[in-house]
Amino acid sequence: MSERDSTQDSADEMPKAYDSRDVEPRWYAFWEEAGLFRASDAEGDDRETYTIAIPPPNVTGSLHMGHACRTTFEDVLIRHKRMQGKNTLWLPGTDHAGIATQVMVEREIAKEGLTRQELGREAFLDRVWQWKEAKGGRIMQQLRIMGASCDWSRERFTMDEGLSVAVREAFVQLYEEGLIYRGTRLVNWDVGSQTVLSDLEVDQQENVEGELFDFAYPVSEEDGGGEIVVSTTRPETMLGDTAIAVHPDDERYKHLHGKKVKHPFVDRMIPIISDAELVDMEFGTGCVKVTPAHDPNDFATGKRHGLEEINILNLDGTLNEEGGPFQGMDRFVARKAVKAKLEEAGLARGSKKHMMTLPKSQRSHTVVEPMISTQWFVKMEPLAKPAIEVVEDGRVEIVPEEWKKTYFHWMRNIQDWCISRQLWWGHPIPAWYCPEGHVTVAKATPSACGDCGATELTQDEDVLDTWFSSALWPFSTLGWPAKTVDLERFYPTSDMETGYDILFFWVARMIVMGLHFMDEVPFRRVLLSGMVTDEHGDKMSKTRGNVIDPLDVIHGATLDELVAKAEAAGAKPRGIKHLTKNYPDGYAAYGADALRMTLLSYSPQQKRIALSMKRIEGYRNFANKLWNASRFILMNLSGTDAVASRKRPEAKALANRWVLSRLHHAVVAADRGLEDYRVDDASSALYHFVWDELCDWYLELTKPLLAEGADPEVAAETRATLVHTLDATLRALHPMMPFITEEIWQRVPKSDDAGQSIMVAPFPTAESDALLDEDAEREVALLQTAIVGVRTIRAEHHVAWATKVAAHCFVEDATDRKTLERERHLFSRMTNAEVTIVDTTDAIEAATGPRTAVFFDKGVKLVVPEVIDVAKEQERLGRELKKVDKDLAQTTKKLGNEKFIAKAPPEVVETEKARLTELTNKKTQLETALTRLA
RNA sequence: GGGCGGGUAGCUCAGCGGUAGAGCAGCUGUCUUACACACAGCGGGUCGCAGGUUCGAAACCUGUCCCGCCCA
Repeated sequence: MSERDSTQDSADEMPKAYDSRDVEPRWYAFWEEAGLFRASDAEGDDRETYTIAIPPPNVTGSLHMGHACRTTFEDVLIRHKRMQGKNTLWLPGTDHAGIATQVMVEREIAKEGLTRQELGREAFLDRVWQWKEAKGGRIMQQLRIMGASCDWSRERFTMDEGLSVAVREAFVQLYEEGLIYRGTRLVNWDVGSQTVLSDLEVDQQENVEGELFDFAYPVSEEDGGGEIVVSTTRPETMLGDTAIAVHPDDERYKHLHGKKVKHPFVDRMIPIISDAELVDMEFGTGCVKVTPAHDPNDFATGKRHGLEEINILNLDGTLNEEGGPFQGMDRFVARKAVKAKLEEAGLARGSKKHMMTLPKSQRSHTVVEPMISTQWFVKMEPLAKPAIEVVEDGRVEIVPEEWKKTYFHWMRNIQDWCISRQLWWGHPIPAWYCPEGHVTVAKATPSACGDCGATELTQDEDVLDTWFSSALWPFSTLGWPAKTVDLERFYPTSDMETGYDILFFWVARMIVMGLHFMDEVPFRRVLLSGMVTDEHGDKMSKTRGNVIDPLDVIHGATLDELVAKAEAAGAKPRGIKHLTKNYPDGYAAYGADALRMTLLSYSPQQKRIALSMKRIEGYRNFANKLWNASRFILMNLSGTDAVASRKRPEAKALANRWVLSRLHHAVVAADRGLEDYRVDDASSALYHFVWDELCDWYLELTKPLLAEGADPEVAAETRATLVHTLDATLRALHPMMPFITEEIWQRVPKSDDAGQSIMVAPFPTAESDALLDEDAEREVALLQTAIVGVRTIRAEHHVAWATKVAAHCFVEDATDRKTLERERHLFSRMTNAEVTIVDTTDAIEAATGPRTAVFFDKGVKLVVPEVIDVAKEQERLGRELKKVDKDLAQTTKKLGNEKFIAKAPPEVVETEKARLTELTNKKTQLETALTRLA
C-alpha cells in the first residue's frame, strides 16, 4: 500500500473517521523510497539552496517532547522551502555525547561485574562502538515517525572518520595559531564523572541551606599570640589554607598585617595578608581564610599575593597527603572530622545556618570541586570578537531578537573554554609528549618529538569536550576540511533552529568556529524556541509523572502502559496518581500530524511551550475535520470531470469568489508566518481558514449550488472551485501535517502534470492560487450577519431545526438589499427559513406581530414571527440594550471631545461617527421591540 | 549583586497606539443527507498596581509589587 497508482480512489472508501495509524507509516516509506528527501548535488543544479543542519541529538537519546518540537519546526521550514522549489538539505545526525554514552556503557559492563579500568581502554572503546552500532541512533528512527524529511543519505555522527579528521584539523590549526593552549588553572572538577567540566556544564544551585562554621587560628606567640576567627562553609578546605586575609582599612586587624598564624593540624605557618578585593569588612568577622587551590576568588587572591597553592584533594574526592591526619577520607567525611577536631582543640567558635549557592555537575549532579589542574583551553576572546560583529551587523540574525542581548552579554564577558575531558569516549587530543616533556601537536601520529626528535612518544590521554566537535557541525558534516561539492553548495546553511538553552554551548561556538575556519557565518538565522513543559508550565519530570512521550501521543497508550513506563522511569506515587487522575483512559492515538500541529500552535517567541493533551486532542479533531471536509468534496466530485490544476478557476458565483478571496488571506498569512518563524500565526491562519471558513461557511454554501436541479454551469464552477480550494489548502498545510495531506491529496483528482507527491507540489501562492475579491467578502459578511440573526433567534427560542420559520428582512442600504435578494435562496437554505426581503420600513413593521422576535445588527433588521418566548426575548433584548448603551456612552464621549475631532485622523473620526449612527439606530430598534413586548 | 523575560476570560496563551481575541473549560439546544473527534447559539475580562505621555494606552515612559530564567 506504499504506492497509489492512480487518483481514482474516491470518497467512497474514505472511512468516516480519520485514523492516523492507518495512514502515517505508509507515506513515510513512500517518500523515502522515492528519494524525495535527498538534496541535489547534481552538476548544473543552480537552484537556490535552503539548508538546516540538525541539532544532533545524543546518540544515546530517545525521542522526547523537546526533540519532537525541534523536529517539527525544522521539518516545517524545510518542507515549505522544498515546495517552493528550492534545493533543500536537512542534514541529520547524532552526537557522541561523551559522558552520557560512557556512563551508559559503564553501567552495562557493571552488570557483568566489570569496570572500564579492568577492561582497559581499547576493549572498553570497542564495547562503546558495539553499543552504538546495536542500539545507538534509535532516535533517528523516531524522527522518521515524526515525519522528518531529513536527507538520510547524508547522515553524520560526530565520531565518524570524516568528522574526526575535521576535529583534528581544527585543533591543530587553532594550536598553531596560538588559540589553543595547555595551561594550569583552577578548573571545575566533577568528582562523580571523574572529569573536568567547562564553566557552562556547572549549574549553580541556589538557596541551598548550608552551615557557616567559625573557627579560630591561633596567632603565633612570636607575633603576640591571640587568635583570628574565620568563617567557612567548607571546613575541610582549611587544610589547604595558605593565608588569612583582612581588609587593609579594617582598624580591628591593622596590628596583625604581616603576622602569622599557626595551622593547627599541619605543620605550616600562615601569613596574614591584607586584600581589599577579597575581603568584605561587614561580612562575618571580617577575616577570610584563603585556599588558592580550591576556590576561584582565593585563587585570584593567591595570584595577587604570590601564595602557595596547596591541592588537598585526590581526583575521587578523597583527601590526599596534604590532608595530614585526614588523608584518605572522603571530602564530606573529612568536613565532619575537621569540625570535630577543631572542637576538640577548642578552636571552634560556633556555627549558624547559611543560605548558599552550590556548584553542581549537570552530568553527575554531584558537587563540583574547584581544583588546580593542567588542561587544554581555547582562547576565546580573539575568536569571540568577529562572532559578536556578525550579530551586530545582521549577518547572523537571531530570532526572537531579545536573545541578542544575552548573546552579546556572554560573548563580551567570555572566559577561555576548557576543552579537555578525562574520559575515554571522545575525540583523542592530538598531542603527544616525549620523555623530555615536549609537546607535539599534529594531525597524524608523529614519529618523533618536534622539539628533540625523541621517538618514545605518548599521546595525551584526554579527549575533547563533545561540544568541540559540535561546534564544527555545520561544515564538518559537509565534508570540511575537504573542498566538497556539498560544502560549496550548502555552506553557509540557512537557518539554525534550536532551543535557547544551548545558545552558549553550541550556537555561539558554531558562529565562532564557522567564522574562523570558513571565513563565513555558519548560518544566516538563529531561530530559538522555548522549552516544552507540562500544561501548567512545570518542567516535565519522571518523578512527577507529567512527562508526555511523543510516541505515546502518536501511537496511543493505555493507562496501564503509561503507569508501567512511569514506574520504570522512577516516578513517585504522586506521579502515578497524577497519571491515573488525568488520563484514566490513557491516550488515544492522536497521530504525528496532530502532535506537530499542536506544537506549531505555540508561539516560538515564548520561553515555555506548555503542552496540554487537551490541545493535542483539539488538533486531532482538526485532522478529522479536514478529513471529512475532503470526504465531502470528493464525494461531490465523483462521476464528474472536475480536477485540480495549477490554474485557479474563474469563479462567478458569490460563494466561489468568496472562498478564493479568503484563501488569499490564509495563504498570505501562512506564507508570512513560515517565512518569519511565526509558525503559530501560520498554523492558526490555516486552522481557522479550514474550520471557520471552508467548513462552517463555504461547504454549507455550496450545498444548494450542487443540489439536484441547480444551475449546471454554477455547479460545475463550484466543483472546480471546491477541488481547487481543497488542493491548495492541502498544499498549504502539508509542511505542518505531512501525512494526512498526502493521504488526501493522493485521492484528489488532478491534472496529469501533478507529480507523484504533494511533498514536491508547489506551495500555494496568493497570486496564482487565490484571488482577492473585496466585493465578495463584503457581500458574504452581510449574508453571514443575516444568517446568524435568524439562527440566534431560533436558538434563543429553542425552535427546532426541522421547524421551518418565516423571516422578514429589511436592509437600509439599497445595494445590500439587492445582494440579499439575489442570495435569498442561500439565506433560506442556511437558516431553514422562508425568507422575504422587504424594501420599506413600513413593510417590516407590518410583518411584526406581538409574538415576533427581532434582531438588529449592522443595518440588517430581521423579524421572525410566532416563535417568541416573551420572557426570554425580553432578557435577550435587555442584554443587548445594555451593551449598546455602554458602547454608545463611549462613542458619544469620544465625539464630544473637541480635541479628538481636531487631532485624530479623519478616517478614525468617520468610523466613530458611523458607529454612533449605527448604535443610535440599534438602540431605537431594541427599545421599540421591548416596548412592544411590555 | 547584574541582566533578561513575563503578569490579558476559570486554565494555557496571542494581540503590543484607534470598538478586548483564540483554544480548552462552562451554559443552552441539536443525531440539519462530510464530520457528535460534530453542528447552532450564549455567557465570561475595570488587560498586576500607581503615576505620566497622548485626542486616544492592554500596548509607550516612570515607579512599584509579584513570578520565571540566565549570568556572577
